[in-house]
Amino acid sequence: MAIDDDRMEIDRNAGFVGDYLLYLLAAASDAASADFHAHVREQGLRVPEWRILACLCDEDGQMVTQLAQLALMEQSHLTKIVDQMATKGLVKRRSDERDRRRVRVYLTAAGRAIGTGLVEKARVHEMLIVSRLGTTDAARLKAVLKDIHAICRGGDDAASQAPSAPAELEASVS
Amino acid sequence: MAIDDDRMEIDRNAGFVGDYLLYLLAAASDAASADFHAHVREQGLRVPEWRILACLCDEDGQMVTQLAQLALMEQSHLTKIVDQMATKGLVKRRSDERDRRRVRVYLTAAGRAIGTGLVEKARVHEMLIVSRLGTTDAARLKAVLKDIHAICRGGDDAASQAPSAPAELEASVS
DNA sequence: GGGAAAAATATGCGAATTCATATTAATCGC
DNA sequence: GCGATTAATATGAATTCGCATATTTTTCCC
Repeated sequence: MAIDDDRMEIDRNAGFVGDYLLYLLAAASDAASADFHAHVREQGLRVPEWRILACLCDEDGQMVTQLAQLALMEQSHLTKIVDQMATKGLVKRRSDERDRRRVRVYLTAAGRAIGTGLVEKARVHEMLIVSRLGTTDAARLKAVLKDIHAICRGGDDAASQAPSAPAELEASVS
Repeated sequence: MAIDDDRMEIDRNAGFVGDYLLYLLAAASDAASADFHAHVREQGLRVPEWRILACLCDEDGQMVTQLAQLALMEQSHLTKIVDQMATKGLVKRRSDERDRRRVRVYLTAAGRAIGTGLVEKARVHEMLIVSRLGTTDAARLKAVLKDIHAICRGGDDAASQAPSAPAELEASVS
């Protein structure tokens, strides 16, 4: 009956996909990141490089494997990106003193400069989204996203790490 | 001071990244999907193929470009995956009668069978996460994720589609 | 303390993904 | 109706990405 046959947008509220949590997460992540990722690329960086810089700005000298986990990519892939970033002069490797299997990745001065600059822009960009979303909704969202991460990523630290949302407001909205 | 130097997990609550919305979205999406995506691959499908099947189960005979948008991938990539799926006998192409530039993708019987089967499993898997999250939190989460999608993905249908959050505070940031 | 098992990273290769562009069809202006 | 512009999809080359595995160092156990 409804003529969705032509160039109309798909009705995202009908059907399975439009209300499927995993899809909504992926779609929201994509949509929310698109703008900033475009900005990152305009700066001559690729998204994985930005992620690595951001993670290193938080804590410099991380191990390759940890860094890969944190930056949401595979270890072997991270190794290769770190190669390129080292070539570009954004980071440098140094093997750990105590355990020489480990390789730690450090920011160079240039890498830190670019990284902190982008982090600042990311903060601004995030604030834009948060304000459009409503600060309370945004805060709740972040808490739930952390819960999902804790729940789904091995139940290891789920109980201890996520005291934020679960207890918070069990009866506010509808 | 804190000895996170060794094999301790990175403290996700310290630093920028651990509370950055875009990161939390990506990390939650990855973590939540990991299980089910592994299941999909065990069934001999890749994730993009599963996404296409799911989208076609919702609405069969979609255009290539629309389908790519919905399935969160590039058009040229979708074209290639549809090629492979057609070879596997999961879908078939047919060019649109009225506009022969358009190519519509239809499920075969086999494709529909596999698709509906996976959708059922996805429903079960989703329910597992939702129950661990709390149904009210999950419902709120879905609403906010839809808002984000509407807000960030061009303001096209943001006003009409998202009556839940956006009206809240229109005058906070610049 | 010495050899087996495990941990951390790197490497090679094949598949996936993207980018630019070609190709085909429809629409618009005149 | 005809050429120019736009839309929809396909194609090819270049890159990225992921899996399996090699390599190096450490730990474990006897």
